[in-house]
This record gives sequence, C-alpha cells and structure tokens, in this order.
Amino acid sequence: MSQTVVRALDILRFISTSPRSLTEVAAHLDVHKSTALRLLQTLSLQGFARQLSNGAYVTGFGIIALGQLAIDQIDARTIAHPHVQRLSEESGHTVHLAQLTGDEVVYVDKVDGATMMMGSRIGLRAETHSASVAKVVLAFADEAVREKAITAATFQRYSSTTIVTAEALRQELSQVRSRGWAEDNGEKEDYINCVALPIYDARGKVSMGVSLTALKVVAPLEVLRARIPEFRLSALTISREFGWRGDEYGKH
Amino acid sequence: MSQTVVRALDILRFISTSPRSLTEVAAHLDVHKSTALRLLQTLSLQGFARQLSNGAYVTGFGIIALGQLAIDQIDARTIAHPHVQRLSEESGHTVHLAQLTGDEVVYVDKVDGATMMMGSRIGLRAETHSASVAKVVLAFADEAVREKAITAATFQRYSSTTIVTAEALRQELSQVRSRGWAEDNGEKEDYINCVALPIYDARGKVSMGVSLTALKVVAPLEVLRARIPEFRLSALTISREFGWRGDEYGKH
DNA sequence: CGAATAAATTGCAACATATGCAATATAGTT
DNA sequence: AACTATATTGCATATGTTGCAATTTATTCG
Repeated sequence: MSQTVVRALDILRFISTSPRSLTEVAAHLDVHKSTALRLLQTLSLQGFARQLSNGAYVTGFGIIALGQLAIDQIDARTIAHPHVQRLSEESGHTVHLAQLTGDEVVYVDKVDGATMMMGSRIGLRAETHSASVAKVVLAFADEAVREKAITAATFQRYSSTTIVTAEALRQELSQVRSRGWAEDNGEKEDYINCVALPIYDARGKVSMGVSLTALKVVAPLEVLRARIPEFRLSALTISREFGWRGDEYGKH
Repeated sequence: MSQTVVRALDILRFISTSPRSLTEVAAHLDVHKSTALRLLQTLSLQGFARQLSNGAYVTGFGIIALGQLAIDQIDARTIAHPHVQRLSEESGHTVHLAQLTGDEVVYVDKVDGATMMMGSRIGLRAETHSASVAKVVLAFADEAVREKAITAATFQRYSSTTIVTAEALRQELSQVRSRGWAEDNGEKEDYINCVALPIYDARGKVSMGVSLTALKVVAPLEVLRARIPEFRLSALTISREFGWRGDEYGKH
C-alpha cells in the first residue's frame, strides 16, 4: 500500500467536494504544507487538479476525461443503455442501472425523467439499506455476498421509513425474493419512491438491477407498482441481451 | 514532483484506454512488476482502479464519481448549460462549450444534436489548429496566451483542409477577429464542420467559446453560417449572464 | 493429468525519494 | 508601513518505495 499515492488520491477526493486552499489540504491530510504543496503540484501538472484564480484547488479536467472514458468502458452500460433510455422516455420517470462490484452496488447508468433531476450519480454506490436497486441485487445475490454487504451497511436513518437494523433488512430482502421486485418507500428521501427489478445473466445470476424512480407527488408507489408488468418486460429483454435463457423471469 | 504519484496517475491513464494486465502496466511504466503491483493494489483499494474477472485492470468507479462531481463544479457550465441545451434543441446540431485553461482550450459542456453523437469529450482539449471553439477563444485571447498555444500546437494534418503551420494559424485567427466567428471546415474530420462564437465576461475578456457542429451532409458550412445571426443572440445572452456589458457583440 | 512455462504475489534489505524544517516570498489585512 | 497569514523553495535526512529472490497461482502443452 503506497502511502504517497493514498495521500494524492485523498487530495483528489477532498478537493472534489469544494474548492480547497493549500492550508486546508495540508490540515485534511495532517501533513506539512510543503508536502501537501508538492503533491498538489504533481496532481496539477498531470491535469488531475487545477488552481482557480484565487489559489484554491479543484478537480482537473484530466479526471473528467478519465471518468468519461470509464463510463464508456462499462460493458453493462453499452448493452443496457438503449433500454434504460427507452424506459425513461416511455415512463417519464428516472431510470437507474446498478451493478454489484465486490460487495457494493454502484450506479452505472442513469437517465433522468422528464420532471426532475436526481441527486444520484453514476460511479457512486447505492445505499445498501434503502436504494431499491441495491436491495434487488443483494436479494438475489449469493448469500455470502449478501451477508457481507449487510454487515458493512451503516443503517443510517434518513427518514421515518428507513430500515435501521440488519434483521429488518434481511426480512425486506426475503420479501423482495418472494415477490420478485424491490421498493424504496421514501427511505432515503421521504419524497421519492421507486421500484427495482433484477437483471439475470447467462448463468442465471443477478449482479445488476434496474429501477424506476419518481417523486411521490408525481407518481406514488402504487403508480410505480402498476407499471411493473411492462417494466418486467424491459428487464426481461435486458436479461436476454445479457444471455439469460430462463423461462420464468423473477421466479427461480 | 512526486515520482510515485506520477506513476500512479500514468497507470490510471493507461488502463483507461483498454483493460490491462499487470505485466502490461509494468512494461508501460518501465518498472518491476512488484512495483506496478503495489501501485495497482493501492489504486484498487482506493476505488480508482478495479480488476476484471480475468485479472485485467480497468478504471474504478471512484474516478467516475469524481469526474461527475468535477463536471458539476464547473461554474461556466452551470450558467451556460440551459443555453447550450436550447441551442441544440432549436438547431438540431451538436453544441459545445469550451473554456481556456492555462494555455489550452478544454470542452466543458456538450449537448449532442438530434442526428448524431460526436467523439468529442468533456474534459478533453479542443485541437488548437482545427477546432473552431479553440480558434475563437485563442483569436480573442491575450497575445501572450495565444502565442504560447500556437507554439505548443502539433499541427498534425488530419485532412486536406487542416492548418499545418503556425503562420497559417495566425492568419486564420486574424480572420476570426475580423469577422467575429471561427470555422472548422472539415479540418479534423473531413465530414464534419462547425462555427464558433466567443463568450465575453464581465471584464470584456474572452476565455470561453460556444460552437455549432454538424455533419456536412446534414448541414454544410453555408447552412451553419446562415445560422450565425440567431446563434450570435444566444452567445450574447450567455455573455450577458457572465457579466458582459459591451454594446457591440463581436466588435471590440 | 503432470510437467513446463508464464504471470502474479510477497517478504525484506537497500537506497532513492518524500518529507519536514527553516528561511524566504507573496498576499491580505489593519 | 507594519503586521499577519499563506504559499513556496532549498536541503538534509528519515522513511517509504523499490527491485530482487523466492514462492504461489494460473495457463498451456504434450
């Protein structure tokens, strides 16, 4: 583990949250200002950081370019994107595609609905105990993977409906397996709800999920539930493109 | 300048082009495999790289997340985006916004037109000697900045119309200043053309440009030129939002 | 399926680099 | 102009990175 590299990457994360002065960066890393300065100089020369006219450091365009290339490289996204796009157009809602990576579920695609732009971000992890795409992927994942994710969950309460214990999450995931889809009833933001379906691959495994998200005032949970039959057709089509050959979607 | 950090960032750029094995990364960096492995392990643990099931390394989701945050942080983009979006919708063409950073011009926003998706990427630099947004920004930039950019240009020939000498570029930029807009007549890709206008800021300076891009078969240069009067209104509006108070757009 | 080959990984001592200190330069405030 | 705060640089040295050798794992071949 390279301490110097960890520090440099930590700087990148720190300056991505808001413009930061040299003094702030040194304090954040708990190193001497000359050390922080040399790391920032290296990052800047390489295009990964840049200085505003007031001296503050922000993320450089080199990161943006790499991020864009990385998004293009996500295989799952290439295959599923036309479906995600169409689902959003047809439903008018925001559609997310997320993928299991290690023991967390990460957003890999997203098309915003007509009425709103959401705070979720490609590249960020979906909350294990609230996000419906995380629930649906973990519900159908290997038990070892599921338990590891549950153990790592923070169970931070965001609203009155947030799941805040491991046992409650296990029960919820059991329900997801029974009915074949996951829900988020305002558990992260109390004015947003969504439903998610699993995507099966060639081996019949689930490592991806797709969700429909909407403001409650625009489409309450019942409205999203009513869309599940047609949503399931899309999820089936996506699954088939990933090589799934099962007979009964959502039931095995 | 931190050699270790430079190596790590070089790895990030290398693996962003296609999935790479440990052996390839070590050869690329010209270091021992154990050195490359430790750097890759550090990047992976920090979420900046990840390993595919076959052992190859690709860009991690941490980079994607940072790239998305960085895009959100670009002030120019926040202000100009509604206009860029509207311009693309109204014209049906791809619209780019680019900004001078140091001595190069970088794409900071882009909305694809109805007919096609383009290869240009937010975060990447616009070609100094061919891209119309680069020409328009440099034409109206300080002479010192312009000369530095011209000196650094590669003048690589991409098509029969590419500008390949510094003197020819200076003449081109002089013409841009005279008529008030820049053009790319298939100079990068011979089937694409575009026109670009400067954006003035509160001090009457130009550090941003906006362009309309189209396939020649869809909209030849004459068609794009014909759009300049209305395009100029948009560029004026954007300039005013950046605080410009001049009387005669494009003429001072 | 075992042998051979190639790639990946790890422990550890050497040494090259990253580090903090002190001095200096620059910017901002009173 | 004086004072304070922030940023920057040269340099000696402490320490973290490095490559080597050994080991483990994966792949290929007969």
